[in-house]
Amino acid sequence: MLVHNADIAVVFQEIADLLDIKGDNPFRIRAYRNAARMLNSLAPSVQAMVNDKRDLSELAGIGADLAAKIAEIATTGTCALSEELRRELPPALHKLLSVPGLGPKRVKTLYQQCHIETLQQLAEAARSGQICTIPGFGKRTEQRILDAVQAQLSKSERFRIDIALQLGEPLVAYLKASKEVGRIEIAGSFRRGLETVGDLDIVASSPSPARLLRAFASFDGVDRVLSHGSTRASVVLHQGMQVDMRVVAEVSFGAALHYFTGSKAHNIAVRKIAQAQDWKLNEYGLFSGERRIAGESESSIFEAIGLPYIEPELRENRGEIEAARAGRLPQLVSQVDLKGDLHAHTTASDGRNTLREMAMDAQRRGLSYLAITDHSQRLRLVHGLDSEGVSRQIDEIDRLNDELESLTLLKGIEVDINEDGSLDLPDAILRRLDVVVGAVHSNFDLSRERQTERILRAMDHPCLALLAHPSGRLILQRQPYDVDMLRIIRHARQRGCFLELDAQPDRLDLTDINCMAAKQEGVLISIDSDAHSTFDFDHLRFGIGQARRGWLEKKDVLNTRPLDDLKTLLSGARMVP
DNA sequence: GCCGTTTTCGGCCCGACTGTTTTCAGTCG
Repeated sequence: MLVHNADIAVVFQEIADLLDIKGDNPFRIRAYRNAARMLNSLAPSVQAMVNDKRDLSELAGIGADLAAKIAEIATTGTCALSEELRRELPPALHKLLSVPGLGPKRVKTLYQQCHIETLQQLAEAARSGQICTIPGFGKRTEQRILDAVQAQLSKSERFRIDIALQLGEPLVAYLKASKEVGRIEIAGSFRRGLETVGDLDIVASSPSPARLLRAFASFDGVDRVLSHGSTRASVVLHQGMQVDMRVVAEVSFGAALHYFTGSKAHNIAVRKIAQAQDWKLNEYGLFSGERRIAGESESSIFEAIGLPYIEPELRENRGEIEAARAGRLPQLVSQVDLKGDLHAHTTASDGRNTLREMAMDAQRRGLSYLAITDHSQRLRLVHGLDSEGVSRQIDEIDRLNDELESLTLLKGIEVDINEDGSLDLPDAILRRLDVVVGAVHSNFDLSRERQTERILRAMDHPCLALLAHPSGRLILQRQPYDVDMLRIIRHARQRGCFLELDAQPDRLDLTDINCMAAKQEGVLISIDSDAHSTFDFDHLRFGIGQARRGWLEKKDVLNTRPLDDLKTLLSGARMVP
């Protein structure tokens, strides 16, 4: 039985929830939650580690006990403690924790006093007015529960990073225009560059916090105000996204920005360092007793605790503190490092702009090369190109290249990988191209073994240079197809070809974890827009964010290379003369 | 349940807001 790291994380998370409701030792609960988080951001399969008899207690936050439980779950799919807790408490009970305003104490009370075990029962009890008769619960809590349960479907909703940007930017612009604000920034998971965000956290400094918060609460896009105090307020926008705003004095801005950027795990780790010096770190600054040592900027805090500045995208407590201590922080890739783009479409297939329009726009943006990679014939729906179509486009590109000044167009194709791993165009035409990008667009539900073999075989094609959007997922819409990504990464290494990080905000494929794994294996990543219009070149920023979360440096990214170096690398990937 | 350059035992991050309370527990980030 195949057990993924995420499956084990789910078991640990459920154990933590149920122990929490039971009122168990909070530090024991934290150990399970930390372990779940660690497993979710670990690329190598722990099941494989178990099979190889590796010592799991090498993993951060895993001791003898949790190592044994991981081995147990990896072998049987469950563990004795989980089963025991499920007998003791209704297994669905922990789902009540997802209702805002309900924590472990209240869930326990609801279960013990009213035998409420499910969201349906909770809704019933709230509707019948039973909840507000319980001590500690009032009319308003009851109403809040009712609203939350009814909105349950949309409640846990997360928003793609591009949507968050669309909603957040106008709000920040509005607040800046209010003249009540000094410094202001969107913090939280948005600033760390996550693929999706649950809410937006805005941090601002202001000489008049009350007026700024009033301006915030009366923003046109606000649907309702959840809370409104003297230093913070929370609202929900019409689109359903929650926005929290925190206002501090100028001297505390850096501390607040760091605090609200998170992640929580990173903050705890940093705070422990402060604590070891007998200092205190909170959102107002770094303090020795009453004396403020730092806080006006993030770098002042890092410097005071003896660390170099850590970029927001690294702040997940995935080794950045240790790397900072050792002076081994990566110099993260940034958008100015990108010299070109190896994946773009035109009106020849499903793009919305012509070849010329795409070329001119890429040139205007300062790229020095752009690979044109329309779809291949199999995708009839989007007018995929056959040999003849590709041939015509090759001639067109030759003519256009004569005209272009600072940009070189590369001849390419996004060729479909057939179910058997063969490519969707004859070798004769593929050999004429500068860059062949292979992609899976069909048969998503093959078994893990067959899907992996299919892709490995495609990578063995002598012309294939780049594997596009390797997991095939669509964020919040479609799960990745089941593949052994580590095998694919290692195969790319052996074969000398490259993997793509597709920068479309609904793909961001590879994930940060797999970027890390690719880097570790020495496989170069190409950060591509997969542009279907000239506007889509903007998406590169999201790809850069994802790459930075994956600790990628300029040297780890294929398309940071100047054109000549790129051509050398691409011809190296090609196994035929 | 984990962890250790004060520790193998005794620690484990910190503050704001809400609601139901009359001084604070629970929740959230």
